[in-house]
Amino acid sequence: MRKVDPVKYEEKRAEILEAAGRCLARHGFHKATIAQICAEAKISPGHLYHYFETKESIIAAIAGSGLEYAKSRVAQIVESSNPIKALVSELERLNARHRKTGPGVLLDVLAEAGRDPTVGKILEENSSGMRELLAAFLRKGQTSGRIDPDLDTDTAAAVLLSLIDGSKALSIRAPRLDEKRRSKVLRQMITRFLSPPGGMARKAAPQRRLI
Amino acid sequence: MRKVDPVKYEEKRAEILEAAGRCLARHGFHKATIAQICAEAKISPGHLYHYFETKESIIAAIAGSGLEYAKSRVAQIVESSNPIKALVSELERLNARHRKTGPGVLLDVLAEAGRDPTVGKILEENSSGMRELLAAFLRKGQTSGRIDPDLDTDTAAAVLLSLIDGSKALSIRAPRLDEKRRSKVLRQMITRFLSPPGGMARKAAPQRRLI
Amino acid sequence: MRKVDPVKYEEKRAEILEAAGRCLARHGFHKATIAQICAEAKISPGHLYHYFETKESIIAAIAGSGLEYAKSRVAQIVESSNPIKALVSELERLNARHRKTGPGVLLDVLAEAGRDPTVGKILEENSSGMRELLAAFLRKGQTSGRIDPDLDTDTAAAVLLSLIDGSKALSIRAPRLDEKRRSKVLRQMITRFLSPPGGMARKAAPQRRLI
Amino acid sequence: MRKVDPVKYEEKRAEILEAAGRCLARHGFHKATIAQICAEAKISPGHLYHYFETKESIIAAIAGSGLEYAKSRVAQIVESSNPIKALVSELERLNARHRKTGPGVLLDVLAEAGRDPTVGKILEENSSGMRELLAAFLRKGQTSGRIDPDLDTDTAAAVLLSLIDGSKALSIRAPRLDEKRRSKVLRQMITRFLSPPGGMARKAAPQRRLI
DNA sequence: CATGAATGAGCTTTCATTCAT
DNA sequence: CATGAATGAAAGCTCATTCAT
Repeated sequence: MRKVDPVKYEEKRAEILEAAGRCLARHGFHKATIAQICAEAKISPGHLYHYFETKESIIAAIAGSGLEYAKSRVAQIVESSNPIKALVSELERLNARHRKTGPGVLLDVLAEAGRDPTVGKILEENSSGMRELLAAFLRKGQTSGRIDPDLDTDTAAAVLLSLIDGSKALSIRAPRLDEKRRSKVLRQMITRFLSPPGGMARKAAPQRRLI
Repeated sequence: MRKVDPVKYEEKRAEILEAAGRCLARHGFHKATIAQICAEAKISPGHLYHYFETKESIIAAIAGSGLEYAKSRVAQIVESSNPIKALVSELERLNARHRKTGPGVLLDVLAEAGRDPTVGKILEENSSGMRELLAAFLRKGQTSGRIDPDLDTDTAAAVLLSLIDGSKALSIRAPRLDEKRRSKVLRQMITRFLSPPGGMARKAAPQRRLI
Repeated sequence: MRKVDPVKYEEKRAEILEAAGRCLARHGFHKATIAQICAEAKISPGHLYHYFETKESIIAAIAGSGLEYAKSRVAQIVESSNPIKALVSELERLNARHRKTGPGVLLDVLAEAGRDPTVGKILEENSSGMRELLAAFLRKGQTSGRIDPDLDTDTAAAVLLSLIDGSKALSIRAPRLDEKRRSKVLRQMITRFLSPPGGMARKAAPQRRLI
Repeated sequence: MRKVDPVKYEEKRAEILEAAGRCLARHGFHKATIAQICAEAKISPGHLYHYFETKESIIAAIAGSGLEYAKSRVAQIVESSNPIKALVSELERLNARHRKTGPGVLLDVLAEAGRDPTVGKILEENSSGMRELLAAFLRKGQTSGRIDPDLDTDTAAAVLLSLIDGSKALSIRAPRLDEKRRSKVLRQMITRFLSPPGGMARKAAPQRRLI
């Protein structure tokens, strides 16, 4: 009986998780079957249960990794030179991927989180992390004067976050919406939302105010 | 020779649909069972299939009626004296209900629509109806000068719609978010989004700035 | 509450039975449903049970009436001027109908009779009636010298009967068998079987042999 | 890395098929249930579906294997030293088994084949194989002078085949028919059918003719 | 490590039958 | 007479999970 190599173990687990992610995204959390996941991961069901205790734990793991990835994207966005622009183009990218490879799991995670406390907790923790990221960005923006100093940053972060979910929903609600117009309006909304009153965000007559 | 009474039939169908709605909301579309629906509706499984051909058709019907209801709410909102305020308090009400009776089916409908073309079509048609409602409101607002005349009303309507979905998501992501602050920020965002540049929308000391 | 008119009652029952016969023939005894029979007979299930106690009783009734019809055909055949020819053309007609309207219920009755004692009894009684008919014909033929006097008429009648079933089976086993050749061989077999030794039955050069 | 052992798989499949055959024979194709088959085969329903996709495929497999067995019997018969005698005693044996273990599935296969095209095809192919076997035997007999050279061998083979089905039917129609008399008459019929005109087949006064 | 045979509870759906009207 | 709403047992089938190898 060999000892488990923890590195290899984690690698295999990640590999299975990826396959599971494709299945869960394709069929939905509760219509995807263990057999499908096994086929996609090219392993046997017995082997699968070496890495995951139950189907629920796979769902939880997918939820976790998916959200973690989203958080890392948000982290990148807020650290970019033009976060608003970066956010909008991230949403564009999301929408493009939706068209190509299907809707992904975010909506399923949200729906699941409303019922399964395990997933709910994962979502909440992840969301609070994301909100913290966004709030920090907003606070920094307030300091530098580019963001309305009167804005309730913590809450605004939450609302910004919900915008991402809403955007995901929108690509399902209106798959044929014109991408450019959507991006433009989105940018307008976010800009106006965050800009200081009479601030630079407004395209027309902004600069004067800064003087 | 009694013939089918279509009124009674529809009444019973609606009754079952309501029970099914509760079940589907409680357990999710694919974890809710026919047996649970029957128990909730207090009918036998055999009888259920007098009114619905398959479980999928029940899901589709729930999706349809749920979305129809949402549309009627939006219709009411845009016809109210202060639509923005009405929208925000509708979102508050939604959030309150979420806390009391669970998350409802909207997120499930969105997730399902991404995979089941039947539900997808229902959602798309409903959404375009809602967008039309909102777009008409925005156009009217532009005429009366209360809404930014440069706004792309059709797209803005879509984005506004996605805000509702995002709001639903937010009550799952951050269930303990302070309701008042949330409403306030939401109102800010929508107001700033829609107001004409330099417009009256800014609550705190706006006009002075323009001088 | 009107009294039942026994004539009308029997008429309706016969009408339903006919519809049931079409259904049972189309789908098989145990795949045909009461609902299908009701649709075919254009009555409600409640009403159907006014005329038949159970589905089994419908099957039994169909078996009975089908066999009764077959017996009447055999009666006609043995009374005809040339029974062998009549039998062969009856088998031709059976085969033609099989091609047009499907296999009918005979094989189902046989299969059912092997298991359901009720149907078994119906079949046995009917069969013994048919055998009696055929045996009487054979005996008469023996008296007139046209049938081998050494033949065991009772048993030969049974074998003749089984030929009809076999013929039905053959139209399923080999649906594209040449009809003329089949009839010819069948006629040969029956003729040779029944003819007195060295008898007139042989078509080609028979009499000469006797010299 | 153990791979599927195809031998074991086929063995198990055959074992299940045998159990299924007993069930289907006992209850009929459409009254036998999966649960009964599982009980008879001592496996779980889930496991059954490792080996068969649907109940229909089990029926088709039973039809196929049953017919294949029948064909092998016919092959043996035509290769025996006295095929007519062998055929008659095979029919005797069939009848004896019918009395002991029930009617078997032949009639069900015939009835099913008239409706289910899958089974229909299986039956047709098997039947044409059997007819070929019988036709070859008849042709050989014609060469050796023991069978009427004027006989249409292909068609006669078909009719001979239908005799087997008819015989099966007869054991249901007249279960108490005297076995010896039946065999005797059957032998008479077949012999007279096949013998050359004025041939040796006739028990009484045949030899003279040969001179 | 890895397999896939095996389980069995539970799923959706069907259908013969009953009953209030 | 006639309806069809209503029942509920049972059907075929699925699938998460276990276990001997």
